[in-house]
Amino acid sequence: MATPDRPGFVLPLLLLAGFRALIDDLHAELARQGHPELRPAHGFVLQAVGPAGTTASDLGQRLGVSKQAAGKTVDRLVALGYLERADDPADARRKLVRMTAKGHDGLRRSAVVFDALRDRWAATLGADRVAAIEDDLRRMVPADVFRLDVPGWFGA
Amino acid sequence: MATPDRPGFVLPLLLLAGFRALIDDLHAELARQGHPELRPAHGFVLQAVGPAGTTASDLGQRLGVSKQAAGKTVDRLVALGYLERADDPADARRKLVRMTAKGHDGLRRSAVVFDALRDRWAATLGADRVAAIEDDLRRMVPADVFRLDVPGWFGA
DNA sequence: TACGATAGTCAACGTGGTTGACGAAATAGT
DNA sequence: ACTATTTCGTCAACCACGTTGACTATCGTA
Repeated sequence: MATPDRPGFVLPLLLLAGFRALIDDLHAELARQGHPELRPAHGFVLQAVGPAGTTASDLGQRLGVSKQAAGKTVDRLVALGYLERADDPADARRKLVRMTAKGHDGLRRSAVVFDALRDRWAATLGADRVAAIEDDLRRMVPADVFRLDVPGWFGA
Repeated sequence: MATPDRPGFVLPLLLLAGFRALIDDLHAELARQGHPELRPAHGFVLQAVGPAGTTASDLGQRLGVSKQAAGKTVDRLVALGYLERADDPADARRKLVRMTAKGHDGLRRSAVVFDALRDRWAATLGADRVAAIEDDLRRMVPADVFRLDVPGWFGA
């Protein structure tokens, strides 16, 4: 039961603050490791591109945004050197999007830093509490976890 | 310890997904209750304005954005009828920003819906788990990310 | 009174979204 | 085999939300 000392609005605020704390720490560390231009949304995009590569339309579908939005994001990541485009020999309409070596490096480092951050939470809260948070959240969130179609929540 | 079956990147993803689930439910319900134009960021702004009203510069400081950004957001909320501007009789430079009746209504309904959503989480997970999540998150987020000591949080 | 700090606004721009339209290429139907 | 439809990428216009820099009007003070 939500009570005056536990009002309902603090839960979403804390979830957002927790997310932002992790993301801010990640990008501070990534900047230190040679990826200062990588922004919060980029990690999601690189993750969605994957090692096999994909196309802009497919990427948009995976991220839950329009193909145009996905295309523009790919443009930015190409300009930053994290992605590259190539023609599909089997279909002249399609342009394959795949990660560059820099893209792979950024993604690999992100995974390492995320693991380290989770370990830090486990060291403070206890491994069981962190796992419990994950399990609880998994029960409460709908299946499409990877959608990020609310602009503005990924911060500066 | 982050392990292959518990990779570090799922924790931020789940925190974001949990936040989004709550916010999406909130706004679906607010739309049903006569506030379809209210967007996620607006709630934070209304809360920061508070029952007493404030100014654009102060609002920007509370929200951690520039006074120009705060001013533009106020413009939108004025256009939607949630806020109004008035001259400060004591200082001709300042323009007071305060909530309209519609603004108060939206804020009051938000508080009610947030409480109901938290109750739903408590019904599924157990009140103790929800409280534990809140307590754990409060330990992990830096104070400057989570500044709730703003006057007027759902006060009216 | 003259000066520095403050409040608000305008302009330009960046990022991340949206729709709508359109040409080129692949695919399906008769 | 030839249309008809669908799909892929892109262009253009626009919106939400943020940034800096510059500028005016006003206030407080040395």
